[in-house]
Amino acid sequence: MKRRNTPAKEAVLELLVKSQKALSQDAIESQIEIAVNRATIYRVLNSFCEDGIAHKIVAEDGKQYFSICKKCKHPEEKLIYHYHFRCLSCGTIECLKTPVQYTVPSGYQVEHANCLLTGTCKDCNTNS
Amino acid sequence: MKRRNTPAKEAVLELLVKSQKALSQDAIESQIEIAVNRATIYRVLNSFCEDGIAHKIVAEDGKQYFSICKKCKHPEEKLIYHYHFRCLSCGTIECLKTPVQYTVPSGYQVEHANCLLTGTCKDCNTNS
DNA sequence: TTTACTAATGCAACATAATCGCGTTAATAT
DNA sequence: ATATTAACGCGATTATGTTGCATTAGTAAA
Ligand SMILES: [Mn+2]
Ligand SMILES: [Mn+2]
Ligand SMILES: [Zn+2]
Ligand SMILES: [Zn+2]
Repeated sequence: MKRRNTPAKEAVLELLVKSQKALSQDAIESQIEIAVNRATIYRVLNSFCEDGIAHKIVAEDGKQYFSICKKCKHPEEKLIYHYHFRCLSCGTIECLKTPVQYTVPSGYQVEHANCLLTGTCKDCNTNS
Repeated sequence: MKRRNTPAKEAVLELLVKSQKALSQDAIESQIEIAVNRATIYRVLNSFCEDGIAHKIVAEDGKQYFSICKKCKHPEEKLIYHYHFRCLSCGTIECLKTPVQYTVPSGYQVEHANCLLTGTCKDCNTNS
């Protein structure tokens, strides 16, 4: 029931906070200080998502990426979805501040949005 | 170089047109009239995407879905991205007419957009 | 119609991502 | 110190998608 603090959780969280971008399981496993099993990393990340500490992004490569939730929630507990950006050059996946806006046909109810833009980021455009 | 007409292509295309929604490889394989190998289905679908006959959507389940391109292109050859909707109840993935609109920070260049909304569709909401 | 060229196919192997069962370990509260 | 059970590592498993290669068959030219 109640969550326990573990070295694995601390290390994953620290990495997510430090890197300031969305990370995949294998990126975490290779960058993390301590040795953490693959299954454990997934379990930790999913628990973060359940607890609203992180959110999951699915990219066109079919992989899951996880990013720290900073200002994901509006003051009134209302979730604000934002665009994500994947750079084809450096591979970085980052959260944009751009809010996701849409209208759906009447009768439709939206519960979640996963919006990913792909292209080249600022850094990669200026350094070329 | 030049494409050839084959039974597999015709059958897959017919299915995509008829179903009026985005289909995954396994859905196609189980619904198609003739027997077509899995690898062939993927090759056919990818060739359709290359030729602008279909487009690919990656859903949160990490799977690829393919849908016929109807009005995907603007008169001036400019691609218009639209939202897609995945119903959690019936599983249907459909193309919405809602255009994808966004602004990115200066220096960023967008080449592609994959935007998926998840929730419950009209049919599933009224029938419950 | 026959022939030549090669796109397209089936099949098996491969690669990768993610999950799951299970026995063990260790965080937390009593 | 002890009990409880969340969390863990490990291996197996599932699923998705791609690739190499020998064979088949669509297309156009002879
Ligand atoms: Mn984000
Ligand atoms: Mn579409
Ligand atoms: Zn970049
Ligand atoms: Zn539905």
